[in-house]
Amino acid sequence: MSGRPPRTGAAAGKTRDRILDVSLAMFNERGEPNVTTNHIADELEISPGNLYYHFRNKDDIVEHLFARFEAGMDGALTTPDDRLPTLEDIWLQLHLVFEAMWQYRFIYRDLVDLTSRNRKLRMHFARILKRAGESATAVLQGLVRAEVMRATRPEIDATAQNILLVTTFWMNYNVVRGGSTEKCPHDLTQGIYQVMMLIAPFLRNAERVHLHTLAQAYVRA
Amino acid sequence: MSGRPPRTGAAAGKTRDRILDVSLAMFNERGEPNVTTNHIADELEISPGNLYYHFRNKDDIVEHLFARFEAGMDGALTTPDDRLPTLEDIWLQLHLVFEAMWQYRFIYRDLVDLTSRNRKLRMHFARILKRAGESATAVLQGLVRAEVMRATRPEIDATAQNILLVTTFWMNYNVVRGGSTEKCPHDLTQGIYQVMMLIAPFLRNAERVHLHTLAQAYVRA
DNA sequence: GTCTATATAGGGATAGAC
DNA sequence: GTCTATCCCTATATAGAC
Repeated sequence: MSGRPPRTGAAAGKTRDRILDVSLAMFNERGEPNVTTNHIADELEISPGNLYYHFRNKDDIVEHLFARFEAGMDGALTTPDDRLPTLEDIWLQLHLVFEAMWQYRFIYRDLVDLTSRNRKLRMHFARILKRAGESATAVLQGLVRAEVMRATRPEIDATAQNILLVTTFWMNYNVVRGGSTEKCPHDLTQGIYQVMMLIAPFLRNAERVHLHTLAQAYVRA
Repeated sequence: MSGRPPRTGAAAGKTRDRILDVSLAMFNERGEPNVTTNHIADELEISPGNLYYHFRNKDDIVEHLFARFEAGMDGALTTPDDRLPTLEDIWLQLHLVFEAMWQYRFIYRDLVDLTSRNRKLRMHFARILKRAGESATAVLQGLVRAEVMRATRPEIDATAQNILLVTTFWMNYNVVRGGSTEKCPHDLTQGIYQVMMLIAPFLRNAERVHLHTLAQAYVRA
């Protein structure tokens, strides 16, 4: 009847999931380096010992959260079908990607330190970047094939890289430039806008106008 | 005759400077969060107590290094004269900026955490970003005035933002994508290339070809 | 200016009772 | 599954002798 795992006690899986959820919230809010296992236990009103019953160590928690994130990102990066992409498709996909990143934004906040300290995270993040790069390149090539834009191969490659870079670090940039810390979907929307502006100059005139009109509706910079 | 401060002993200022130099080297190599005051003292073969004679705390060291960095960056951001910029001017200025950043790359490695924890750093970094933004916008407008490129005001604004973002986070991006960790001037050159590629699509045909030719000579992606 | 010694605090992690 | 108690270690920072 219940959705709980069968082989375990009454509240089995419950505490474990609560630890992950609360850890995620606290990591996102204060930054992973500034949240200790004791903080997490305090917030959950459980003992530190209990926390260590469910997870070997702090990195274990981080890795499980990362796995969740990776799954979400894989979903967001999946190109649904084989028809040529439109600008609206790209806008939507970027929205999915930014949303996935936002949910696990602690990963991006301290990305270099996190991936430097933990080999597993490093490998998995590299894998995500690789997939994202392939996706970006494919989309740009699709736009060229659809004759929506014109670009040479080197231009596509450089632009794909810049799309990854701007996407990966938009949230950090927004913080250090003094953007609001709150979710404020506007901040993400502006990130999407910045990415679209990487593509805009390659568009044919009609589509470029179309995009700028689209953009003005969504963004007030 | 000597450049030493007059009121102090023989080696005055010497240890202090050595602390700054060694701290910088260690921060750059391992990341500031992973270098303790004890590590620094060990490396210098002085006592921790001695270190704390020269600096109130670790943040004090970081702030002094940041001040050095800010001075260097101010220099790199200074536009020499009032004539309209050429593509070569931009290439050169980007080189100066990237070099200044590279020397103090620890700041960029953990930028969000650093600026979140320390109000002073946050304010000063915001100031640098502001100056850089003004410089980028001015240069783009200069290119338009020189009729080297064509762009609307919104295009210039978005591109200026993307220039800041790519410049600020290029080194981080290069690390997480698995780029070499060594100085390897090639890595910085590729960052400069990525920034130039933000401008390229706005250039008129002749200049765009010129830039791509220029770029091919410098970069092997 | 430099050292030794030490205070203080906190984080990560475990043992063993319940 | 959970708690209490605790250990170990490391980091920052200070006091006081030299």
